[in-house]
Amino acid sequence: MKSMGPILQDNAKPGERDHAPHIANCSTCTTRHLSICAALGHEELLTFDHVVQHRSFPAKTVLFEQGAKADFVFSVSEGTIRLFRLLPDGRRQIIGFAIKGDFLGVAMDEVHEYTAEAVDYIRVCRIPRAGFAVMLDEKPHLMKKLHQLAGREIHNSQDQIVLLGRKNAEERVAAFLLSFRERLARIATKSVTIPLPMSRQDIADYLGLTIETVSRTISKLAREKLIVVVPDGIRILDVDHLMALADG
Amino acid sequence: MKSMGPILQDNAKPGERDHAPHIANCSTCTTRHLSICAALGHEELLTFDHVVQHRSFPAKTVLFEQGAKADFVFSVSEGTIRLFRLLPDGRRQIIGFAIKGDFLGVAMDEVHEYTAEAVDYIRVCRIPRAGFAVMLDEKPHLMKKLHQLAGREIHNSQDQIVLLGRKNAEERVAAFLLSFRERLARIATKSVTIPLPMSRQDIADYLGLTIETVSRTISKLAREKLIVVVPDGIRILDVDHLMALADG
DNA sequence: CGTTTCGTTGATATTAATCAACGAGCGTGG
DNA sequence: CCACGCTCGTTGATTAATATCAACGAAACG
Repeated sequence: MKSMGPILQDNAKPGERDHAPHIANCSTCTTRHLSICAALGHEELLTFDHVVQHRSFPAKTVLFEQGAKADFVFSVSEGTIRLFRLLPDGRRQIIGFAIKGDFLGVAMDEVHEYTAEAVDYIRVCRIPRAGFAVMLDEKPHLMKKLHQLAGREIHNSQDQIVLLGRKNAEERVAAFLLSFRERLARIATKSVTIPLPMSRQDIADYLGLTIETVSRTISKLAREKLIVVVPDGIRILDVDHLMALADG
Repeated sequence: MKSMGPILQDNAKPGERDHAPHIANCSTCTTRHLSICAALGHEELLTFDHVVQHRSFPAKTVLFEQGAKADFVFSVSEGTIRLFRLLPDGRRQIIGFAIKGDFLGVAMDEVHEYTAEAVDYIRVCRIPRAGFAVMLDEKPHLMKKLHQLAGREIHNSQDQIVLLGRKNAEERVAAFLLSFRERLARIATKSVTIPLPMSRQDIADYLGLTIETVSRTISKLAREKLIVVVPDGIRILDVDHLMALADG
């Protein structure tokens, strides 16, 4: 397993803010309505401003590591983050990819259950967990929203369990493309061209396959005219056929 | 795929209560402190009594089916329930096993995301979802408890994702035995003898394997003196070795 | 411009699935 | 009460899917 990139220092101030000078506050945040902040009223948003820390990081930055004390929760404003766990011998399983609007820390764990690492350039809102916990106690609608997110996370996990437990390589890749497309549709206009910021190795570690199998499967789907490989992404040619494949 | 056993009729009154005449109310329920009810105070428990319906069912009873409207949530008092999803061609993936103290409906979905089927004789508390939702809105500590359960469910799912994505047959079986043992320890005294009410096929469908591979792997672990197969269960001989295996 | 990383493809190995047979236990009905 | 038929679990033989090992070209990078 290769090195994991720079660990984020809590006191690593230099340059941090420089990356995102255009975000002044939550009220003007374009990700607001997609994120957990959608549960906040105008006034609450103002108080939230004092708690939230806008940060941005280059690719490969480790936001937090599995096993570390969870001092912050995060809301993703931009970019892609891979969430993974490592086995002692280096085998990696990617639990999920977090994109714009996603919330990291739904479970409000004391300790991080997985490592989070920037796939590309990312912007996040970092929120002290303790303060957030207080807000949750005070604002039932925020708690409700968080629980709603937890429910969605449970669904996604169960989908992934079915995929990993019972689907073959072709079905897994098809399902991945469609589900990632679906998630992108929430934050942009739905398109048949799916940008894939993560590497083939990331996709493999997400789908429980090897990089070679992912590559071969994508080639096969392309040979069968279901998709076309484009720079940094994949275009879907036959959505219906791909869906039928993905569902098993 | 074989038939799925009798579907639970909502109006199936005859005999239902007869199975569990000894449960009069929530206050005397021996499962209370293990379940979501642990979040309820004495008075709340009394009101809960009017909402909760104690029911018991024989093995193979379908509690609810994937895709059906979720009119109830459930708390398990006794027995084992398998939770699974089916692919169109009959492939089955068991999402989890629910045992005494477990809550079905953490996500509070409108529609059931999986089918729940009694493995053996079960007793459950059936709670109308609408009424429960009202209670959640009124009692923040209940909401908090529910969210805590959701967090645990997310963890378990992620463990299972790592298992299915990156572990081999031997590691999967070892991990299953240990995790099931751990869960049983919550409701009984911890023992090296693990009762396994579910079939080999159930274990296979939970671990993303075939029944033959599960059987062979268990035989292998027994040959290596890590476990002994006993009637309706398995006894662990070498916990440490098994743990090392399970963790990868 | 060399060097590294990434993705692809081919050849081979390995794991687990599939196909098949069999014995034990269990319930049912003669 | 025993015999029959099921279901279940186990084991063996073979196949199929994916992993592993290896080579290569293209793009990215210093």
